[in-house]
Amino acid sequence: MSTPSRRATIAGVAKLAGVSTATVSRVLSGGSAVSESTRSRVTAAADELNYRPSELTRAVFAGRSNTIGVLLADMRNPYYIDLIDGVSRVANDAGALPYLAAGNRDAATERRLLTLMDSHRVRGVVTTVANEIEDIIYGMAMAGTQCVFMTRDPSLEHPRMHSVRLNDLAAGRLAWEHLASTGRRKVLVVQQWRDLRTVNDRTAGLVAAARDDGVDIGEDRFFKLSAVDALSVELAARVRHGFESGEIDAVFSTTGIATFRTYEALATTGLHMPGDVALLGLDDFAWAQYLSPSLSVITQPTVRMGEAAAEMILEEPTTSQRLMFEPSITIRDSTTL
Amino acid sequence: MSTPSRRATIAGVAKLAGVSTATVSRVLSGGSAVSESTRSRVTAAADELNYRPSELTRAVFAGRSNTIGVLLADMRNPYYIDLIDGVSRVANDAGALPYLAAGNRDAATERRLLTLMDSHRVRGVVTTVANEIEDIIYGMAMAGTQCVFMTRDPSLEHPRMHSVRLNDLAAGRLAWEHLASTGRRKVLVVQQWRDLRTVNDRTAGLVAAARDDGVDIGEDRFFKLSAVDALSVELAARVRHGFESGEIDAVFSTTGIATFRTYEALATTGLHMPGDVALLGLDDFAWAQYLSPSLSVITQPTVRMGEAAAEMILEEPTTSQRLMFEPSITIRDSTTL
DNA sequence: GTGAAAGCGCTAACAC
DNA sequence: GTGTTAGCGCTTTCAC
Repeated sequence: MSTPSRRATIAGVAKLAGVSTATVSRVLSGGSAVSESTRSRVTAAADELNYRPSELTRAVFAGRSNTIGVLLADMRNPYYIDLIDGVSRVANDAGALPYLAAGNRDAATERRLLTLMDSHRVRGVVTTVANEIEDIIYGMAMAGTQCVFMTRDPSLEHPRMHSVRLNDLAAGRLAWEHLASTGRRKVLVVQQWRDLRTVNDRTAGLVAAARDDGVDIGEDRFFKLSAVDALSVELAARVRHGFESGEIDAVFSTTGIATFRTYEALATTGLHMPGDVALLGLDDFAWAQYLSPSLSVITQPTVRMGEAAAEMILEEPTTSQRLMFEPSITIRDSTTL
Repeated sequence: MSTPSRRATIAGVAKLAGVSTATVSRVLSGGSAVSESTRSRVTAAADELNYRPSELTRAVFAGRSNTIGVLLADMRNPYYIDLIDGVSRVANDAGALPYLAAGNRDAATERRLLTLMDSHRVRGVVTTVANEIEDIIYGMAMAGTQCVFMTRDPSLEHPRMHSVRLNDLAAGRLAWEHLASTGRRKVLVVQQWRDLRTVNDRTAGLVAAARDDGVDIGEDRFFKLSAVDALSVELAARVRHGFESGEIDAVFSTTGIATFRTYEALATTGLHMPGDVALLGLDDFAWAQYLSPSLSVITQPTVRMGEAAAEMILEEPTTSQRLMFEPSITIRDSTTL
């Protein structure tokens, strides 16, 4: 064992400065009344010992730590990166530190991670998963933790359970309006393998907007991917058949992952985008403009949403907050040419 | 203020179970000798109160928290995502939780974040930045924190300072060998705006391999991007001019960001890839295969490297570790057709 | 097998 | 202004 050279404690600093620990605490934490000479002696001693007050002990005392837990579904999605970028910006500015964890779409893992975060007494959690773990989150809210859902509103009522999310219905409407404006009417909606509130709402928005235009988009126009890493062959076959029978002239993929799979599938069909079939995806990313064809997407202000979630937690609201952001659209070649 | 319903403490559980706090601690932490009847009464009481032991207090006692700090240069790079994916996988499996922070290439911010992590008594840190903050890291290592550099070896010797990194020289060599095998000899090397060890080594590797083939790649063949969000016009002009004068037939971009900027620049020149100029980048990403042309890249096993870094920290080595990973190559259309 | 008591490193009354 | 004292919630000797 290599000399784990002990760390300086407040007692050491106090001793070196010739004062009590209380005085050291006063100098370093609050700006309480301390004489200038004592203050300088204390700071000098602290510097000399390279003293760094333990946030742990402070947190024990405060009853909670200055940290924010972020629970993601997975890490394979640029959307999530922007989200934690937003969260960590705000957190860092407030001297807080975010924890990051991914549940990989397994409820047991998600519970374990949330419990772990709770054990670390996080001030708040922001989560993109919510399906089978709302009871845990409710328990954390009860105990004093601010909880923010990113994908839907909480279904349980609690003054510390909030949401920051996209107007998914509007996203679906926006998708229809754009596709319709380019003359499309026969839209295939590609959905994630799981039943997700976001996906359902985006689909519903498109269906509603279509109905307003007198077009009926039925369930036979929904295609559900079979798994996160589903081969795209089924989807490719579906689109090809739909195109050949004149049943499909556009595809709306409702999530970032679905968009990747769909693009992949369309690439293998040999169909021409947007000539044969138009593709409108969700969530923008840096390379989208250099694809061939470049990809049109519905966009959400993800970084802003992450910031909003973190701000919400740090502000410690005493009533349940609901914040909804509006989608926008970036039109490229996959829908117009 | 909405009733911040107090959290159960060990004392509460002890009271409800009719035992001492010591016994509760025994039941919940160690597997020390406790009678079966007491054990069940304690767990029942803990369940009923929804008791969750504070990792904070435990950490105070242990002198450090079961957490790992990850400091990134920024969050705009898929490379980093894979890295934290790897770290968090290993951390979670060990019941540890990673902190995430980005210094945004500002030394003062990086220091602040590292100090903050140190205040939270992380078991270890893994960092992709190292330039102006090695003194702080050294101080942390002295105090008992395991420190892992991801981009280069530590320049200060300490038994708790380690590295997990790519064989950058080999990456440069690999780049030359591939380009040379496709008949290219006149390579432009695109470098990041800052002087980075990784970039320098990758460049040096290519230069050395070229020399082995009797080709001289001088500094006039290096192009340094002016900033992270540098407009690509200068680079585009450089490449166009180089192509027209017959001075350039390939480009090797030495980082993920540089690759994006370079691709962007080449796209605006109207030059044909790889007919006019071949492009070989660094770090693969999901969409690379759907670009037009699809992008050839030198790849590093980033997730594996993140896992290795976390494992290193959790194993608490008593001597300085150096782990080097070998690059591989994914050949696509931007270099061969 | 179990409890009493000391203590991890810090903060916050309360005195003087 | 500054020191003394009593905790924050847990773990760990050391008795019994």
